[in-house]
Amino acid sequence: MTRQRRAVESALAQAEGFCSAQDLHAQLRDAGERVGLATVYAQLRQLTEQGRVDVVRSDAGEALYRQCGEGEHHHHLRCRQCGHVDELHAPAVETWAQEIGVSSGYTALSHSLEVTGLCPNCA
Amino acid sequence: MTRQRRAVESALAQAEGFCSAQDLHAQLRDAGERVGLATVYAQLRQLTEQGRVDVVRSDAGEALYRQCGEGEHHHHLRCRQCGHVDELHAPAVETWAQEIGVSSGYTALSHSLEVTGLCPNCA
DNA sequence: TTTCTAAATTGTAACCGTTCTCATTATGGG
DNA sequence: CCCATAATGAGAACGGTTACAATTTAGAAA
Ligand SMILES: [Mn+2]
Ligand SMILES: [Mn+2]
Ligand SMILES: [Zn+2]
Ligand SMILES: [Zn+2]
Repeated sequence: MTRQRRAVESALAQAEGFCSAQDLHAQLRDAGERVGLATVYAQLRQLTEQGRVDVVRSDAGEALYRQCGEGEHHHHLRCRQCGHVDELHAPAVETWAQEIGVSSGYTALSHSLEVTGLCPNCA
Repeated sequence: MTRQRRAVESALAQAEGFCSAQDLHAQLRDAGERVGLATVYAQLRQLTEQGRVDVVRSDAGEALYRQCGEGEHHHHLRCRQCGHVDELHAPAVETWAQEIGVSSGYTALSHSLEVTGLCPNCA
């Protein structure tokens, strides 16, 4: 448990929606914390492996990270304009995805689902 | 309608699953067609704008393209091992995604959904 | 057919996010 | 404290993508 690790976790904690590794790095720099970009990436990889953060790919292909409430599986409702994210739970979709895969003979199933739109503020 | 345009479309047509821009470029080169990589990207951008191809992001962040049967909206069941892709139609998910967005005050809704697993051949 | 112009093509360089390298630094158990 | 071990981080390398400008081409007009 290093100073840098704490710094990255705290930066993630106070971030509103999803943000990129470089966003976090800049945020830390602005806050006076000196943390290497490589370290930010390393911490994010670890946190991701531990299931402590969600990762999504932006349309531009950039990885975006967000501290994740629970370790449990869920999906996102994201505003294309401001990046605001709500978490969704969708039991019906979970079972649908599972069944459709099984019925095609697939195993080791998983799935990803994201709903996007314009939030009330941005509409 | 140039020779290169025809070549890219034909390469896409005879590709089985999704493939990257660089895959297509290599495939064309092997087939004796001389087409610049920049042109392949340009054609794929156009085809995407026209809705003639699907684009998905690999976990590595690479863009993968596939000629799309219909212009209609659909989703994918993809094998993580061999890349094989089946197209899915899921009316129940469509309405669910729409309703969940509306109920949070969102507009201009869209969504993406992909189911992944190991296909019978790869299991 | 020949001419002409706007559009397409393409090699190359730049771009950008990410990963790698490895010398340096820090951690924490004994 | 000491030291083995792990983390850090500046910079280079990497890989996919895009920008650019020079060249070529398509296709319409003469
Ligand atoms: Mn989440
Ligand atoms: Mn498709
Ligand atoms: Zn918004
Ligand atoms: Zn397979």
